[in-house]
Amino acid sequence: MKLPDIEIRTGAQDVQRKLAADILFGRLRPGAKLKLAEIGPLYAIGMSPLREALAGLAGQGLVMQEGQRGFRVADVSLADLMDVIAMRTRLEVMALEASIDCGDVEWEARIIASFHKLSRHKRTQEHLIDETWEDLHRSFHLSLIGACGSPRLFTYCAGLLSQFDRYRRIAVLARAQHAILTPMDGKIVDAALERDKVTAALRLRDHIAESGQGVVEMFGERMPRCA
Amino acid sequence: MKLPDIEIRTGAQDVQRKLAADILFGRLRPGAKLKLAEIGPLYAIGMSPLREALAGLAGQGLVMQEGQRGFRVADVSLADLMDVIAMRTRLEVMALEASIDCGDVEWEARIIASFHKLSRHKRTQEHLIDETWEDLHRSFHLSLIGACGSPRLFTYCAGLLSQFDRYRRIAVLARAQHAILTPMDGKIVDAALERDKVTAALRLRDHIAESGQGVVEMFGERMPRCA
DNA sequence: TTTGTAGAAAATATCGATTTTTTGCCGTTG
DNA sequence: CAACGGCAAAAAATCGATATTTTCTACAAA
Repeated sequence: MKLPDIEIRTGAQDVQRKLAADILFGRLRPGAKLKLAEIGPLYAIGMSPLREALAGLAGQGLVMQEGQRGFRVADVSLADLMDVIAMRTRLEVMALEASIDCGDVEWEARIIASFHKLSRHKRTQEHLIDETWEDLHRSFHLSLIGACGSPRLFTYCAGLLSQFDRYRRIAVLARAQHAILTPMDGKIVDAALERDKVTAALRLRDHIAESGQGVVEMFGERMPRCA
Repeated sequence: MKLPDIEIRTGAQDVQRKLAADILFGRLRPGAKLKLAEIGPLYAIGMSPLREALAGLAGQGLVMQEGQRGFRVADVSLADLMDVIAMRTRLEVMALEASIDCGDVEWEARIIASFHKLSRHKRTQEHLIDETWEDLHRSFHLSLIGACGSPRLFTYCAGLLSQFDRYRRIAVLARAQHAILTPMDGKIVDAALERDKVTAALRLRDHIAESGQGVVEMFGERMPRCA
């Protein structure tokens, strides 16, 4: 009898996840130097697995590695943010259209389920960032494109969403003020479930443009400065 | 006075490049186990930097890491190949169109230059894979999309091209027979330089479809088996 | 024959220490 | 005063050894 088969990870992989989360949630400042001797003890791990984790993140573009000068958190810039928004629009719309073409009832069910959970969640105003909401919101967006048929397209979209959300969180933390959310998600759901490709694409495009504009403005006003 | 500023790399980064090349050129069999104790001495490097290199490649998707079971060369499959071709078509055409919109004279010059070098190169029939031609061919394709305006789109295209070329080389090595090349590149250049977006897109699409079809057929016939 | 298990062997993952390189500082020089 | 070295401190990168986990094999039991 085989045991539950819980995914076994290595220490380096654990740390890699934690570091990725810390970067994506703005807990590590963009451009910050990642001194091995400092953060090693912080994450309770030795040099070798720590470097391994950082190399992995470098491969994903979340950290930069410079010659013999160690690692830094990936930089942010207005130009890069606009690139993220532009590519996210192109690819996420493409993936939504493909999903509307190919999606089955499972796809529909997952959209409805994740949208329901997102709708029912009460955002706490206590912290600037509500991690549960972040998860639900991400899951919802990914559910929309979950039937696009291309693993790569899905992965690209997931990565772009991560990066966009990183910018949003950084902007929110920098201004110490909640983002204005445009809850037009429901309209996208309706169009998607009705298989109205044109309308759904239009609404998703608008949604990304609108939220993108909000982050661009917040980001432009004040350059990020977070712990 | 500053010195030439030759990019300084770390040992792990060097090995990472070599490993990437060995994977992309089919010198490492897809799915092959990468035993640390074996390949460490092979690349003349210790455990820690070797693991670091492998973790970086895992981040890029060139190797897979399984729990506590080490690293393997990324697998290949017909489904994955088709995904590569589909996404390559979508994104490379998109990038070409954007380049035609935004490209300046520098862009034109680089296309002409790289196409010239590619045209003049005599393929050696000695080895199945002519590494110089591979480089020139890649440079040419990248030059076409070099003015697309989006660093990410360019990076995605470059990665997809790498993966497609990997499949082509693996198929060629498996059949021990040169690929049939469709030299329609010149027609794409003409259309691009004339800023004829529709024609250029059409021709690029055809070119990718045609070469893709060739690799699919070769790949389908015989599953890869290379050193 | 299949199943299960214990132990040995092999391979992976991690730690601690050493080596190498960069960085910061300070006096010197043109 | 700026530029240039050279020293010392700090940080990065690597090595070698150890600890941990998996894999393999043999053998016993159902």
